[in-house]
Amino acid sequence: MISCPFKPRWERRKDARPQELLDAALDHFVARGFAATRLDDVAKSAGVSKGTLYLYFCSKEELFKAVVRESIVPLLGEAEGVIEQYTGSSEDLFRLVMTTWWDNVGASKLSGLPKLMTAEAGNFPELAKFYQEEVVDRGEKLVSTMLQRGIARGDIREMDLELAPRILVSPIIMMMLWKHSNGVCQVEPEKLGSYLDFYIDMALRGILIQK
Amino acid sequence: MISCPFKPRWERRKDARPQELLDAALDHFVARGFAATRLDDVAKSAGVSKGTLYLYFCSKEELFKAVVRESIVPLLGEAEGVIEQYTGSSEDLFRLVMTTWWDNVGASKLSGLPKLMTAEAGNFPELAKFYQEEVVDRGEKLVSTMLQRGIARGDIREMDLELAPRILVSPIIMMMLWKHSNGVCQVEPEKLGSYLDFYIDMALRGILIQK
DNA sequence: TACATTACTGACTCTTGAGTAAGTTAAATT
DNA sequence: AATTTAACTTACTCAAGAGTCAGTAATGTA
Repeated sequence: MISCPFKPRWERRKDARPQELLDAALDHFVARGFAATRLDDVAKSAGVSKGTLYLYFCSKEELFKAVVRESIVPLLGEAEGVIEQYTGSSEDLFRLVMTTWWDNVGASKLSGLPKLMTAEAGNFPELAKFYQEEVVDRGEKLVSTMLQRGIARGDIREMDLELAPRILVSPIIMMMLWKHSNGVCQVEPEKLGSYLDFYIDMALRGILIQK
Repeated sequence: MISCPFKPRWERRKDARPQELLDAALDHFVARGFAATRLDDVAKSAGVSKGTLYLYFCSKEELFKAVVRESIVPLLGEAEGVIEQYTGSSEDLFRLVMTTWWDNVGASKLSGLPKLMTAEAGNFPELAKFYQEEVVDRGEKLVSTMLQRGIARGDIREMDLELAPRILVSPIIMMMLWKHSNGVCQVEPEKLGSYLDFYIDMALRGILIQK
């Protein structure tokens, strides 16, 4: 390998660094967890040295918090809008929401966040609280609203609206966890589609009023 | 504190040590994860020194494997026996298996294992493989056998026996994860019972042939 | 082109914890 | 009681990785 004589050994890119570091950090945290993630590696992935990382984030913990905050906040708003405006049957809405969720979150690297939070909630109570309020509560409310709507229009049976969202959402969350569990419970990529279909079918049997 | 002059500084208890170390190790692994657990602490909890621990377990990984082998694997064996000998309806069997599982695993400190594995699988492929083979595969086979039996006797509908166990088991696993997630998605202890009932009811709607 | 500024590097220290082995002592054996 | 055995401890080595800082080089300014 011959290095280009006009290419500087590094560039000054103060503005771009933080986001690049956050992206790299998400990858590593998701893959290996908080403790096992090496800041040397994160820095390397972002194309800088560890010293540079410390110019932008004052500790490993602060970096971790920043990762969660930045990647989660943009997440939930859309789905809320869809549910509010939908006019079709509950079955179709449920299919739409779950499929969209899987495509946008489950299939992206954001699917690593539940694993990250599950693993580290114990060590970061403050972060756990943040995640609970900004993601979990909002997500449950979303599902619960969808069910409420179905009950009102008569195609979903009456049920406990606190418990139902958790049960319904569990298989999807588990699918995300498995995806990042290095072989444990791995669903082969070509089977993911039928897993999702099977889940939706089973869930609908649980909530729809049968004709 | 005045130490009793006739009490030896330590005792030789070759037979009791391994189990005491396993108990202590389970506590620490579940509370703090594999990587963060210090063998010094485990040994201390068991009332011995770290050197003693290494007399009985040749590495941290082997200690962990032993914990898993001694704690859940026997429970799986029991459940397999119950299913084999059962003669009643699939609904009753399903209720029995899930309730027993919850009482013996979900409500005990063993409920910490799924979280542990989720968190550490990425860093310890050996451990992940071990857990997959000894626990996950066997657990899925167990549920699948139960479904197979129902299909054969005509009270459970035909379905994909690879996918179904995962979907069915997800809400229970998630409940265990939440229990150890320091407030995230916590189910209040007094609601755990109704959560389980609700889950069983919903699952049965998904698998039973409706009359 | 000379100089000033600062983003960035890389080699350093310091702590932590897994694993080891020489030494110590409880208890079995004679 | 004397001796042997092996269960147990203590103090160590070694590796890994978080965090630091003096120095280097890219870029802006005159």
